[in-house]
Amino acid sequence: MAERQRGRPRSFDREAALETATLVFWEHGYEATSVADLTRAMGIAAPSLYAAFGNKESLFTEVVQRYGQRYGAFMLRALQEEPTARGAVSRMLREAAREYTEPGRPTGCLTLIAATGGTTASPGVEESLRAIRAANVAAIESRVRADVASGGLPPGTDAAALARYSAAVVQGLSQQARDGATREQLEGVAATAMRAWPA
Amino acid sequence: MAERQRGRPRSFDREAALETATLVFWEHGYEATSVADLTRAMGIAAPSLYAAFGNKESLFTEVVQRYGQRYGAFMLRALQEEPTARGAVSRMLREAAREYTEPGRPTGCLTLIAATGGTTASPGVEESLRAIRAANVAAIESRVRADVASGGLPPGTDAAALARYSAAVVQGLSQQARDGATREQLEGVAATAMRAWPA
DNA sequence: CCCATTGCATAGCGCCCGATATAGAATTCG
DNA sequence: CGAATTCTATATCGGGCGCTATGCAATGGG
Repeated sequence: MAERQRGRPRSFDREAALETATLVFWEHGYEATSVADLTRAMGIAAPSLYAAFGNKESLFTEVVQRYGQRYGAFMLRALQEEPTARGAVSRMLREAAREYTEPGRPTGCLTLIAATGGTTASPGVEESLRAIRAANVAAIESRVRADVASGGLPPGTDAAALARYSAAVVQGLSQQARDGATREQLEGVAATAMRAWPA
Repeated sequence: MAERQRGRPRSFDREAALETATLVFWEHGYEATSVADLTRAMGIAAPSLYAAFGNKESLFTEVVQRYGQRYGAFMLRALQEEPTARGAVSRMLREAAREYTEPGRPTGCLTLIAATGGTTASPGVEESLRAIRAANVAAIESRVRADVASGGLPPGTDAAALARYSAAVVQGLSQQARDGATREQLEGVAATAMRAWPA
């Protein structure tokens, strides 16, 4: 891993380039972002990009993975750290309102923005994003189910519906942010959404 | 309008071709749909498409307008026909769950599917879709505001937040449908969402 | 100091994109 | 009928796409 490399050293910061690529994909989506857009923003030529990241799709895959750790982690963190499912989802929605309108970066959520239709262009891209979204729904449902089992939520609670509802609200927050909603407006949506939660 | 035309008559049904184009755009989005995809599905050659519809963007504009009258009208209809704002939004969400999973056509909502990022490719396309979404939010808010004024909803009700919340849920329903949720699952989301509504 | 190794820069590959020029086919008018 | 008009079919156009072949620059090993 830390082996000294023999040839000419890379003249750009791979991590910084990855961050730049993240912002471009986040802003314009996968299809609408061309390799020329990427190389221009990253300040490198095409062969450097291909040498460092493989191709456009594998670069995007790496971007998405990194995005999940950097920008999307607030959701799982809220689900893990809060003592109750209700508190976890409430925090998740509140933080989504903040994250999706954070100044200095694109609005909304990359995993919701970046793909449009279905099976048209890149089969793997849309499928991997869908898998991430499905995992998020499952994580919420698991958290809700745990609280139902422990008595923190009423026994008749439909965990699947509550989880899917919560995920839908997050996705709606992203779309609203994309359409120009302010942080305060999204916080209002998040607060409203929590009124649907069982007592 | 009904004037006899002089030359060779068109050999395809313009309305049917428009419907076919709607389904293709609905399935794959604007960017990911190529003119070749359209001509193949519509069963006509490229010059016929350009003669009948102008270009790809103007065809899409016509598709979106027609979609709003055919497939998206249920929202405004619910807002106009139901006696209370709560009933209107409840019906809107219930019908969205049904519409977005209707067999035999693409899932979700065209105006939410068809555009990805922002200002990249076609400036007018994304902007016109955003305008439609904004109009929908405004229509909901107007309906809520009317009920607050008439006493059908509590005086302190935040009409803007409630409207934006409702729109966000609709958008979440579309995304969930796109991700493969069943009609029953979406109806569960819609029912859950209505619990946030004021008594 | 020479060479192997690796990255960078220029230039360009084949391909598909949206859009069209041209010529022929089908209709109405006189 | 011929002439004018309108649509269709074939065959492209220029351009941007993702990607790469080639040659030069910069480093480490001997």
